[in-house]
Amino acid sequence: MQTLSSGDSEQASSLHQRILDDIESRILSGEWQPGYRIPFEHELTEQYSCSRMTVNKALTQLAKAGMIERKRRSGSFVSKPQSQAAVLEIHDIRDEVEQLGLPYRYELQKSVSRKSTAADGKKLEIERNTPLIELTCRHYAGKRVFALEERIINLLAVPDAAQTDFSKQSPSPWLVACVPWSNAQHAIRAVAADDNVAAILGIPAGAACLVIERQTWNAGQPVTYVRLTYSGDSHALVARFAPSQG
Amino acid sequence: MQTLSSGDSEQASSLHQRILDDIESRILSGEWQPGYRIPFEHELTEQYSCSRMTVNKALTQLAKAGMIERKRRSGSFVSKPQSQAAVLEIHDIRDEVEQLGLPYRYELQKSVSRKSTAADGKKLEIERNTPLIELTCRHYAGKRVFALEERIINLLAVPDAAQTDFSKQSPSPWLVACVPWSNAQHAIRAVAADDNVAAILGIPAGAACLVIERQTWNAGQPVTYVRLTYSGDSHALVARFAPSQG
DNA sequence: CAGTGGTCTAGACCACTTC
DNA sequence: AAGTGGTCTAGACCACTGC
Repeated sequence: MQTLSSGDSEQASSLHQRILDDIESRILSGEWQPGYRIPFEHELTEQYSCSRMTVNKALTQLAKAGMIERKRRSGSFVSKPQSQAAVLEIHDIRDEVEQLGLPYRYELQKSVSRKSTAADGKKLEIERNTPLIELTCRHYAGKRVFALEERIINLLAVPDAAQTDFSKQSPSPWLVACVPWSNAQHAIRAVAADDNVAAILGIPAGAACLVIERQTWNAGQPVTYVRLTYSGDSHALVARFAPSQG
Repeated sequence: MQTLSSGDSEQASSLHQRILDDIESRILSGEWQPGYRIPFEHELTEQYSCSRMTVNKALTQLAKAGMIERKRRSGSFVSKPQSQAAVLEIHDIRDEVEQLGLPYRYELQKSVSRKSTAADGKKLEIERNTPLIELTCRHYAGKRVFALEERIINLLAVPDAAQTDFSKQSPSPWLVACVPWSNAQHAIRAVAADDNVAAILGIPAGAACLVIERQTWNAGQPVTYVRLTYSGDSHALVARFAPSQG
């Protein structure tokens, strides 16, 4: 019979959660090193005086979090330290600016409906001559341009976009609200501002900018590509992570 | 009685997984809009001809993924599109270089044991005069410097680091292997290379660099701070995400 | 072939919340 | 007060796999 760490910092209400926390703390503390074979389910059943389902629930979650590996007939083993994966929260630009305590303003710079070219195909996986909308917008924080947004939207995936007026509302929230998405990919780079970008952002040409490119798909169909350019000194992406968070 | 989408692209082996996929696809397709009250557990039990536990497992996972919200006495409801959160995989630099097909080389530039100053306190939440090690290393891809690593390690948290020779092995893998960590935070920025960094990376002064700063804690105690500087044209962080991935 | 984890059941009690 | 989700049980069958 094993004593549960009920005196832990935060009390876990459910039994399977306490079991999970207990095993997790043994792993994180180093008491159970990578490769260690943790007790079998039926042993934990006795130790915690509960049914196998309850133990299984805890172990299944630990396995999903990558802390343990489970093998039939062999048992469950503590994983090697996992490849570090950080959760990046991507906020709405409006919120970002307002959290800085600055007045937010949005401005549509350019809006063109056209057929896709080969260059578009590199941004979004669409065939040539696909109808699309190309948008260029600016997000202001006070009087400064906080971010430059360049976007193309696949009209085959989002026909409604053709009838939508993006001069008042920014395309990002509209897309998030109206279009389901199943998959996305980010690329984050540091690039030097070219003359055009420099003029828009009000920084010297060649200055460092943070560029975020995002492609979004829905059910295998490309939806939109966006390139956000931030002045390097005005923006940082922040990511927090912990080794196992359900 | 409801027909399961068994003809889906990828066959889900378990029943609760098929139920999960089925409900998820209804949400992603827009058939069940945000706010829609999904059938009660006992209704789904009938629809899928299974026990409540099985339905519950699927719904619990969907709730954990943020796709639905569950309320006692009211039911389960489709969530509003969640704030976009991307999973950033942080790879070992060695792997990164080798995946580019380039020979990897590591070089320790500087290693100093000293007491912390106020400047260190801004990087890592430690008090003044805490013993620490300061390291400066270079990671080469072929003949070019791929990344510059500047690190401090809290010797109160990692006393072993004082006796470790970092001239042969890079501190990151050593730390990952030897020190459990419970929490970390990244900040990703674009900065201009100063003269020193420019000389090391072999780029013009002022050129755009991608900087990743990471602080790591274990059980509330600060462990290490590292600042990685990549030449802007050589590196991009890539993150993929989907709205619900267990 | 024996024992592991993977999955599922039918039923139970409870806390909470809205009615 | 009634019905929801949250949790747990005791037992079952199965597939896989290392002995």
